[in-house]
Amino acid sequence: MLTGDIPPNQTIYVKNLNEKVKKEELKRSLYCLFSQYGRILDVVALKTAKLRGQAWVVFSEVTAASNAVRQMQGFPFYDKPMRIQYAKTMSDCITEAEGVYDPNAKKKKKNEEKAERKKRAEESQQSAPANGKPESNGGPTSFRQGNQGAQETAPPNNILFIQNLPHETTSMMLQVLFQQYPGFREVRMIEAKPGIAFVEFEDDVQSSMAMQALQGFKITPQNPMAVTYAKK
DNA sequence: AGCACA
Repeated sequence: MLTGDIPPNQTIYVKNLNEKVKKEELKRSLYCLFSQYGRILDVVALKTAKLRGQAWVVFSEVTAASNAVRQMQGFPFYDKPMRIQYAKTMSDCITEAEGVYDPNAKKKKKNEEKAERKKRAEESQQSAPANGKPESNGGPTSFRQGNQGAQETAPPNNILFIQNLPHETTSMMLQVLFQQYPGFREVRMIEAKPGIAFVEFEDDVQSSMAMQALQGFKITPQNPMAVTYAKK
């Protein structure tokens, strides 16, 4: 259908990316943007003549990839609308993890490659979000895991909806947290409804980055905040 | 437009 008749895959293929963005920044931003849909195992981007402007994002679940394909379709990213499909083939990091049941062709060079890759993975801890362990905190993230199986994911919005706040949270406290991210506009709370808040950014990209950064942030140890896009 | 794993 819209995906170009490619069957679902836990890896998505993203094209029409802005080619001026440096590779490591691109990978980090893609990681931030897409990790709202589930756990990301790897992000692959090459800047060769054939492959610039494209990237692969590998999810741990096909359902996460499906949500991402639908919800982020056409998302304006570095001033260009993303075009997203399922990847045509499985990512190496998946086939390796599942144990390759294709013992013929690639087997011979597979082993040497694997050794090299492993070596490089260890010495290049610096930047890439490759091992499910991106650049940032390593803190909260993942209570949305429970939400993952369900098909429903709100489409991107410049306004974020925050839940599970301790009742003593003030808008000033939230402002301090959220204003460190570019594009911050304002926090809105409703006196009659404790525990929730709305935080507005200038656009969807900026709200998405803040969402990823503060997802699960704990104002108190009992209250990891749940950040989603507000309903339109 | 372009489907890889440097």
